[in-house]
Amino acid sequence: MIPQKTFIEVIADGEGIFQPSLSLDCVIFGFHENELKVLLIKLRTNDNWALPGGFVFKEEDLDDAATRVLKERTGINDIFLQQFHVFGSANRSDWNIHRSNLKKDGIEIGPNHWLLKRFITVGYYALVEFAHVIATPDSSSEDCKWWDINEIDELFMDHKQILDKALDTLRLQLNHLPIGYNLLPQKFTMPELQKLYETILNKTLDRRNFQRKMTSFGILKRLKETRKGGAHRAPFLYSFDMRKYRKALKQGLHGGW
Amino acid sequence: MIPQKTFIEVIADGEGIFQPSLSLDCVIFGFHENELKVLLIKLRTNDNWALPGGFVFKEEDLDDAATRVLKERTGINDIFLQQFHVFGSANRSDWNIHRSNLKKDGIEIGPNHWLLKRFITVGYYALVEFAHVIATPDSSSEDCKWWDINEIDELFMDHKQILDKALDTLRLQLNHLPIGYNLLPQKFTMPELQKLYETILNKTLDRRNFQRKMTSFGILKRLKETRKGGAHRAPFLYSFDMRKYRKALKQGLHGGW
DNA sequence: TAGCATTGTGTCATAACGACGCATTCGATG
DNA sequence: CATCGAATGCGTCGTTATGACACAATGCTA
Repeated sequence: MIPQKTFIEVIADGEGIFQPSLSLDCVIFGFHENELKVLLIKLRTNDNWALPGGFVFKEEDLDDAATRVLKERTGINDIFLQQFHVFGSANRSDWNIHRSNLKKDGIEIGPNHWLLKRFITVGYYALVEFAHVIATPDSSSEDCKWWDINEIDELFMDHKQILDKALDTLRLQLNHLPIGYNLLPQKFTMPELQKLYETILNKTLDRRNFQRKMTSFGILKRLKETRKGGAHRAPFLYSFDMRKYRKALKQGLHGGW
Repeated sequence: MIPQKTFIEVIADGEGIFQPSLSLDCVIFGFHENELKVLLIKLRTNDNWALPGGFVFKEEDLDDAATRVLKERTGINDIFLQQFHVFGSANRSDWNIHRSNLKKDGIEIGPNHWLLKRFITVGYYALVEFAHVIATPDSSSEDCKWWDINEIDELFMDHKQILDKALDTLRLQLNHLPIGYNLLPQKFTMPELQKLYETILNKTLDRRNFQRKMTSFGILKRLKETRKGGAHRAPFLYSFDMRKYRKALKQGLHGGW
């Protein structure tokens, strides 16, 4: 865990090192036990959980900043990360709550402090392999863990709206991107892939039609192994055919569920 | 034309009235004589043409700022306007060119001037009815006019990239949104609508299949009038059925061309 | 070893799609 | 005013994609 001193330093020096009034928030999706999960952090200064976010260094590309935040929270380097929306309401940031909470924490900031200014935030969403993530709180938070997408009611500030927008975007992109690759382990079964789609789309799909369509994309390789131990007939394992997968990424999948 | 004094004032006072280091740029699409057009402005301080843009007032919603810029440039109030991407490279803004050009214009700014700082810009695209637009230059520009989408090679800073990204987005959205409504006059013919789609997609479509698909959406009303004077058989006029149109907007059109 | 739940594979009717034919209608032409 | 060219309205046909469902195969369990 990063020592709290860093947190105080950031609070003090932020104005000099970050792009002013600009933040980014990451909606990090994972898939585990047939449930879609989101990685959230628990701020020390607020009761609600929040999306992991950060600020942009003065000389840093926006996308690089998002990659950095993700790396810091998950330990993962090379992941699917995509900007999806900017949230720019004039009244979206209410850091005054923060201010009083910071005070409890022993940190005092003036009324003109950079953190209290109005912030625009850029939303990114990421798709990561659940098992590879090492959830790591940042210097401002006391916890960092996965939440089931359906168990999230209220979040810090407008983060719930940001999450919802990310989900909408994900659903739209599902028809254009072969999304499974980033969320599933290297080897997976067709039922697992289907569950992923069903969870994201929030509807049930016909098992046989799903398989037909999925294989028709030609981006899957059926392995010779099966997943034993499932108390029933052992399903085949699949993996993505990276060559065809990348090709499909460019052209779009043209799906309709 | 707004007097240049305002321009000088904005340059001088910008830091106090705008969100820092944040701008927005609008890609305003129109359709005229079977060509897709974009509204561009000619900056006084630069040789290249640019996208109309602006800054965000400290108390102003980001979307409101975009609406305001659009209103100022086109005179149109109620239009289709959508945020599509944030451009946040650290080196994207090179206002130093600006600085020397401003100098020629008799305006001197110091090295720490707010305009010279790094800017993040939010891209919006708008669909407007060509004939309704009254192209109006802003205080920093000497001209404002429509350009054919295919005649644009180089633009100010990274504006060409922004334009290209807007076009990509428009093509993607074409399958989800009944886009014609915003770009065509209230009454239009099927060949006109088809030309619009062909122009945006940059490919030819089969006349009969286009008609079949378009009508199958059920968002068009065929009027009893025809467009005479076209040197050939007079095509029927159509208009959008707003009730069904709005319904379709929510559900998506599920098209594939 | 029988039973059960789940997976693998196939069928069938219907809808959507792409390519194309033909008759109709407008202005232009003489 | 009859004829022609060009564009439009409307329809056909074969192929493919889709949605709903049947049946056999497999692996654990009792």
